[in-house]
Amino acid sequence: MNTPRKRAPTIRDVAQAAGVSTATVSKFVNGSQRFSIEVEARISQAVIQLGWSLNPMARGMNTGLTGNVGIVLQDIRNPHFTSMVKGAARAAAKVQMNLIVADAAESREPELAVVKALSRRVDGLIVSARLPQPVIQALLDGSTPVVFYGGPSPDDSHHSVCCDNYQAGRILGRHLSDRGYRRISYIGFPTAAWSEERWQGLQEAFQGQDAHFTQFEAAAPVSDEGERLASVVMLSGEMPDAIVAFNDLLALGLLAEARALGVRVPEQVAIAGFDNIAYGRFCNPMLTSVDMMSEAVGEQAMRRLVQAIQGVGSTDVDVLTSRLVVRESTNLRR
Amino acid sequence: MNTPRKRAPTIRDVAQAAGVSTATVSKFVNGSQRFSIEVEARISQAVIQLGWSLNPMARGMNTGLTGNVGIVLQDIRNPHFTSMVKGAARAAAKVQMNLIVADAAESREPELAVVKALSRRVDGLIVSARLPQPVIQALLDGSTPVVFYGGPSPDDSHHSVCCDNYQAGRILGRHLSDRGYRRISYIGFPTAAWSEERWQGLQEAFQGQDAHFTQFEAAAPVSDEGERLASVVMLSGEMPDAIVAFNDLLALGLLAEARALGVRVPEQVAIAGFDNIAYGRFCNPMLTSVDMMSEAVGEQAMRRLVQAIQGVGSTDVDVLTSRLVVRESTNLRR
DNA sequence: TTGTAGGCGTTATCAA
DNA sequence: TTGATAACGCCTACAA
Repeated sequence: MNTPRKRAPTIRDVAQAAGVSTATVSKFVNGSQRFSIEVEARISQAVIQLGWSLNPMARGMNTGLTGNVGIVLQDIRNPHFTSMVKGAARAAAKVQMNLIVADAAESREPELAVVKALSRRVDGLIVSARLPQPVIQALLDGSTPVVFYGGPSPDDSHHSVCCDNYQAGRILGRHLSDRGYRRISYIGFPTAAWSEERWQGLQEAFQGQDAHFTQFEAAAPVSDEGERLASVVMLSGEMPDAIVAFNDLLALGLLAEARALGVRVPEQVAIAGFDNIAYGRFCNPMLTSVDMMSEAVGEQAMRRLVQAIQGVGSTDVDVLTSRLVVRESTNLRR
Repeated sequence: MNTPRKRAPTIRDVAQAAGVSTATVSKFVNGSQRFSIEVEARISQAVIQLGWSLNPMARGMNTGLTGNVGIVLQDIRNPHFTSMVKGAARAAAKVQMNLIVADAAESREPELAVVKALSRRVDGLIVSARLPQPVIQALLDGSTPVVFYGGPSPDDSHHSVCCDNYQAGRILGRHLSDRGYRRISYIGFPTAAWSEERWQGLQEAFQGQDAHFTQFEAAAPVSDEGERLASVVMLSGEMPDAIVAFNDLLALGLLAEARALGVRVPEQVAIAGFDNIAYGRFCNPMLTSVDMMSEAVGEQAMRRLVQAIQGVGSTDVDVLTSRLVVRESTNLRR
């Protein structure tokens, strides 16, 4: 019996117990080389007996790889981002990588600091294509593989995964147009550049029709803000017959406040959003929304990131197809 | 001008540029020792000039610390867990640690493998107190600091953070009792041991009253399952006058299906859940729920974990106080 | 098929 | 106040 040691067994202990060299153990456990049946058996047994497991940091010193990937989000409480994480987690698990989630809203540091700190601790990063310019620049200058989500990549040498925001706006606009709505108010979130694209697409769908548009600006893409803006949007000037929100959280807030104000939806005003979060099915009326394929975006982004880390795969933009989900909140037949 | 090198600058490069030893640089950047103004200035300048940043893996080799903490969840799409992550992320960011989120549902590996793999890559772990026994045992046997959530710690040497599930059941039971409900059905989720505790607490609140109880079992704690069970619960045998679900997702499903079936809530049957997820405010009727302090639990668990990693703080159980949030779904006055 | 030995970037110990 | 140097655990040429 050896003196019981506190420290975890190392590859040297295993090598000694198996009567082979550390190189042999290393190659065997990494599957980078085969050995005689007997040797392999001895190693396996030693590993089990000593309860040895690889020290990822020590490996990382050689390989330069951490085995971790990071995803930077604006607010993990938004189900849109949660779904992205879900998809990303699935793809990461498939290749045995760990997912570091950075909720930018929870760090007092500016995003730049967050991203810089993270990039040394991961093999690659999934981040919004709409980060402030300095952050984007730092990312482009750095050597960490990056995949962008939410919009096209800021340059040619990086991959991105997104839905077409114009198109998403357009299909929703077309639906509203078909239903006969003509006075459209949009609650945008200017901080996200794609808010504008949705708005453009929405308006395009009314080409040639005598429609009236008004835009409002949300200070944050959350339900509270939707509630706050509801009366502003519905009661100022002439009432719109349809309100489109930048995302479903805003739309849920609108819906709740409409009910509180006694405004009937969709009879007096239709309401719709983007993202198709799960909870749009549980409000009353149920919320019409454009599904921005959150989970698929996360999953695909992670797949692309893994490819980038491995140095395979092309650099391009994956544009997923969003789809309209019509529910009660716009489903008035006139 | 040096030959441009691809590899990132090391502490040696900094030391050389500043004309000091690596030891001096190391101590200075870690703040573990002060030096002459002049030396410190030279180091700072070299760091900036070379754009040097610490290699966390190399540091980890010495310190044994990764700078990462892990949290293992059942399903990140459940807003209860999302809020826990939010709280944990906040506390982690405060001490500059990174949060690795493992969604057990997304890994094909059994939980045991997930936990084992993770524990080598983090300085500490936050996990459910209700993991399968073998997993718990492995955690207890291991040397990674662990904090449990959801229930009391399985042993004395580990911290845990939770709400009192009996009490949560009791306050909801008392509310229902006060409102005059007497035929109570409970949709439990037996996989989570605390489901039973909530159920016990619920029944306790009706002590001495002639109440009738029925329990049903959900296969998963999600809204789909709530929808599926709705007709079973409401239409089999005599209709209950109140249905309590193990969590809000199940309750949302119940609510939606009740509406589809034309059952009025709360007039014909009251519905309530646990967790007080944000979306309980946006359904109609709005959902009564017991707030299980998800975000506070996550934040406190992370605080305790950090203490454990630093070897300070006591080992104990933090029991947070849950609170009842009465909304329309149980708010019938008779 | 197996082994030797150097190096990865940092921290910590001890000496100057 | 500063420096030399040995770890830390693993991988990977290169040898045998």
